[in-house]
Amino acid sequence: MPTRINQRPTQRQIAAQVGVSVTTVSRILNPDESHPERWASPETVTAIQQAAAQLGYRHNALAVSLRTSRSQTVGVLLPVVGDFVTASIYSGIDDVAREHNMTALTASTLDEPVLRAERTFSLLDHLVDGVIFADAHLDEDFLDSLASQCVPFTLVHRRHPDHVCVTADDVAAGRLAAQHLIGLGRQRMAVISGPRFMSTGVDRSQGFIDAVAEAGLPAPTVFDSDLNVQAGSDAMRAMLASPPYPDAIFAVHDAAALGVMSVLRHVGLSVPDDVAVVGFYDTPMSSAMELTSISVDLNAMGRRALELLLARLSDQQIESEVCPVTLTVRRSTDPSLPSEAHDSTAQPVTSTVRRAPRPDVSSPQRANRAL
Amino acid sequence: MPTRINQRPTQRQIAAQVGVSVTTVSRILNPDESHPERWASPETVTAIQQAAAQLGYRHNALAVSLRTSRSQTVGVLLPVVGDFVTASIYSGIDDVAREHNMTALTASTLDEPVLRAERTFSLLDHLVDGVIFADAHLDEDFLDSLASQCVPFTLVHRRHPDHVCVTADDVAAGRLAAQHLIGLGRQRMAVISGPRFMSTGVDRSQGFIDAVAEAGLPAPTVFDSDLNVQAGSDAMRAMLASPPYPDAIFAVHDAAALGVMSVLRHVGLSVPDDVAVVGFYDTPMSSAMELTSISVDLNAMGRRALELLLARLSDQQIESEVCPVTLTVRRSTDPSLPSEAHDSTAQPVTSTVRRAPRPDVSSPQRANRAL
DNA sequence: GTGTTTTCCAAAAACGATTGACTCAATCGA
DNA sequence: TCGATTGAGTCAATCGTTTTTGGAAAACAC
Repeated sequence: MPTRINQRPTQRQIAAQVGVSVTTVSRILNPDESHPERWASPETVTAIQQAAAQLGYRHNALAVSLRTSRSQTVGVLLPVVGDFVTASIYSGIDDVAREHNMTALTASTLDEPVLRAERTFSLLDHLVDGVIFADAHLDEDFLDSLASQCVPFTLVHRRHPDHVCVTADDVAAGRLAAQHLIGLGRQRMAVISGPRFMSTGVDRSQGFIDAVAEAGLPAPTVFDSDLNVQAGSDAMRAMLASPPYPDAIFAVHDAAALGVMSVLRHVGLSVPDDVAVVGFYDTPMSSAMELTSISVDLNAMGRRALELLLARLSDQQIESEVCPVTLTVRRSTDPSLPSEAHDSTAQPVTSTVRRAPRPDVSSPQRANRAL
Repeated sequence: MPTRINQRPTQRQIAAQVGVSVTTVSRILNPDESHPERWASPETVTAIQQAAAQLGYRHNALAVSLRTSRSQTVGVLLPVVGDFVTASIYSGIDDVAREHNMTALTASTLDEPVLRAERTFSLLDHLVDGVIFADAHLDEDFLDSLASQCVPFTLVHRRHPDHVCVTADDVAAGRLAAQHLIGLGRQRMAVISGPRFMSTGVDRSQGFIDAVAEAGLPAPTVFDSDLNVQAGSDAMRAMLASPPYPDAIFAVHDAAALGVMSVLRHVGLSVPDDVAVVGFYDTPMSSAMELTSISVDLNAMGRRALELLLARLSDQQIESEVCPVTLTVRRSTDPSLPSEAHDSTAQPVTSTVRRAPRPDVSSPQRANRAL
């Protein structure tokens, strides 16, 4: 019993079967030949196509790439795989890749520089046509060195001062959160941000801080955290340990916001009466937890990142882009809203003209079957 | 300014610089040559190595694969990317891949057969050495056709009756959940399962149903759902709409369990006094929500799936494996437990001899960091 | 009948590496 | 001293395509 997959038919086999040269086979089977009929008679064309179909021929992507030095492949560097945010971005990238008959190869870097470098080089070894980084660090110079080697790439989600990127309007998002809380009469703000190397947290905090300052309120306390549930809980516990605790918290990631809410609930403090909470990304979890959250179309950001990269690959000039953000108000800041668990019509408030589409609540519900 | 990345140094360049043939360069630079010294004098060896380092030489993975017809690459088919479950499995696969100097290419199939086929063939076009499917459907025959073409593959997470797979002990897990709830005196059970083609939901439900029947209790109501938050909410609302509602619910995915809990909270029912809830996977979210949950070492499952595949590739006989599951009791079933938000020491109860390691809350959890 | 264009196709050189089979010394064994 | 071994490499074929060049035969122009 043969184990290897090496029995793939080749153009040579088709050529032998039809009685033409591989040259002709290649020309006919090559989809982007401008003039398929220009190279063979109609009979030859159909003969080749039939033989190809009968043998189950498929291009050998490796051989094609080697010959053309274009792999129709892009690399995507993600900080983690499995996160709602990176997954949404990736799905946008993947959509565009498919539209262009390309493949998106991913690798996760865990935000560790050595792993990122290793992974990037591994992708380049596979001759990816370009790379998208979703894990840029504000202060790194790895990207500069890549740029100097003429590796085409774009950034997405997290920006770097010197390179083209597609980001959310993070500063505006921070302001939006602050203005919302200020409008509710909150006075003592806190921000749960991320590590300092992430532009997302830094920019959102900055926007928030600016808006609070402009309102003449005391400067918010800022926590740099790892932006997960545990980190949110830890931060909230720290705040409770040193009163007075804030009456409004802006977490730059829903996960941290959930950690915050979970702690508040257990010490018997009311959300939003005692503490209002605003999160980020509007994850499915946050609507279940009725968390007010800011969202951005991550899928669209991914799309744009690859579209820009492709433009760059066809030698066009490209520039950074900023995507609008939306605030969706729920009961974690406004108790007067109806409970979403029964009636999911929260009101989106947009920083721009766009309105966020609401998730479809009337999803197909499978049979209520008893076994 | 040149845009393409085609300036990669080749062995030919090194050969020219050192003054030897590419053959010699290849022999020296090839790590797995049995006798590196057998082919060149020490001076030549160092000369070649220096030249390689100086030029920044890296193997052209495509050329190597084409020649050797071994790509050192495996394909991983995931139902979705971005889910906690698939991400954990993938990370295990990726770890093993790295240990073996291989690359794991992923593709998501959204559980759609056509997309799965398309993606699989695309991976095969890149001459992956083997494939791991994390998205098997119980009833599909696609896998059979692949097997008949001698494509080496293994399954993980979801099983298929005819192929080698690494799964959780799903039946035991269902029993474990049932026994726990029965032990708490619950009488009216419900199960929120997944689509019928997923072995995970089917097996877990079956184990649960069996244990309930053995205890002489009425058969549980079973909901086939999409296993997300919304589906959990929908199911719970449906149950409330047709009394009597159950006093214990087993959801085969934490997300659905959270949907359930969110609805219960909003109608003023107490968890666990009115309804006990057990989830699955013990996601970070579930510990924040104090959800009793069953877990399995998804990372280890991923590891084993690739290890088995590699064994298969070296022509060893391989067999399916089942991984033990663990029940972690929290306040969603047992109100007497201390609140985890302050003191995170939940008690694991294992279906086998193993005890699940508790997440280390004091150390920085790199892997779980979000954006 | 001759020149020109079209139609249809093939030869052969790449792409960057690997590998079995050689070669050509120098050294060794007895 | 003669054959055998070892050391240090090279040659050339090959993996499966693409692409440049070229060219025979047929069709057409005049």
